[in-house]
Amino acid sequence: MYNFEAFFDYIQEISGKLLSEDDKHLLMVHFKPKKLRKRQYFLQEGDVCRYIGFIVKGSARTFTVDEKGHENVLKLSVENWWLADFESFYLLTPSRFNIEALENLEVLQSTNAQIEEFLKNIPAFSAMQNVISQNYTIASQKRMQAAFSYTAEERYEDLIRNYPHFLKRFPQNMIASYLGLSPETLSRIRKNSFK
Amino acid sequence: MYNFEAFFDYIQEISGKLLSEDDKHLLMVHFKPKKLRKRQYFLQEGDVCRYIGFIVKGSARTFTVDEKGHENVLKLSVENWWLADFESFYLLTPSRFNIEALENLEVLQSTNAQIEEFLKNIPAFSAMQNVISQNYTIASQKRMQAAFSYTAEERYEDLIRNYPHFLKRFPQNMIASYLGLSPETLSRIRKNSFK
DNA sequence: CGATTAACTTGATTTAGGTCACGATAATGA
DNA sequence: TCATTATCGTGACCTAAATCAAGTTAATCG
Repeated sequence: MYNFEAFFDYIQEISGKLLSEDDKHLLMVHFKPKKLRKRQYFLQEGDVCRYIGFIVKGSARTFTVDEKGHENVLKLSVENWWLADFESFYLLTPSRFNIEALENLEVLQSTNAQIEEFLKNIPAFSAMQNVISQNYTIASQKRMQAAFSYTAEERYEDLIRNYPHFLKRFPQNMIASYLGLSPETLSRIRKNSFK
Repeated sequence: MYNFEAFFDYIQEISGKLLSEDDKHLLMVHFKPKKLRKRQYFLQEGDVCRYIGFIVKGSARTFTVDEKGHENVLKLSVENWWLADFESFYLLTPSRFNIEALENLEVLQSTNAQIEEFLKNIPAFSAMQNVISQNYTIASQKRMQAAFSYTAEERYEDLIRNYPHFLKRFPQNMIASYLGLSPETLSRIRKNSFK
């Protein structure tokens, strides 16, 4: 029997509401634990993203590959984050993204149809969704602004401020790509910032 | 008496649910019509965004100003879109953004506290919010990807594909800024793409 | 453990797009 | 209506960051 406590705590904390025993039961039945080893894929480009995953342990990156084979990291995800290409997940269209485990990964996953049920039947779950989409909206507003109006160096400083733990946890070339930089440029920025 | 029909139609259509007479009454009481003339501000940097506005007529831009006085357009909004800095609106923190009317603007506006009420009491309204946040999440994902992995030219082509009416409606320098480009660069791209 | 592969650094060179300057149109307003 | 102020186009030049290349350090695995 998988331990759902951390998941329940997360939902209750972020939503500000309690889960009933029935709620918990429903979640336990329909969220399936899934393990991926480092470098395995949660989602591959061209596939429909049928599952949304809640990260219990580990980390992942969401990235695209352009015509020249150049990889582009759009998102780095760690514990207590949700994993999905939302466009593909909501609209059931083939995804343009890849999602790959950067460390051994444990997720709790469920389908679009099930999520609809949770939203209908579990008040804490739909309250959670509202909070998350608020947060997501705010975060993407910020990231957009960073992308367009900050220099490479400012974006790096911004990352240090907002996600200092990323620096320890992810290889530098992933961070570079996440910031929209070449690995060489990030290396040089770090060198200079030691002054 | 202000004509709310277009607003009601919008809510019903996007949510897939009907509004009762009571619902409509509640909305009419708490959404206040507001008119802004071209160049007037809906929100100024440093202020808390106390109102969210639904655009009935006209258009607006959301932008920041950096230390060098350089303006940066993050969003262009037209009829049937919502106007707010969501971070400031939800968290009641001072905004880093400006929202300015690009054409004479008519909005229906309401406060955070009222929106909470609508979400609680009007099923169509909360269904609408879910759809909008899905759409918004998808749009942000796309815009993020465009910002990071497309060239200037690709971003422009993308805009032509997705929002062709923007080109007729907004001055070219606004479009340039929205795409993260200098006006000169956009002018040159347009020149080249005539081949 | 040593061998292979991945991650990082540093230098030289290139390039996309920005900045500056100025003239041409077009829009706006007294 | 003319004057003023935005907007747009084009050329010359500059710069931040990418690319290419090659060596170094660190991680991974049989």
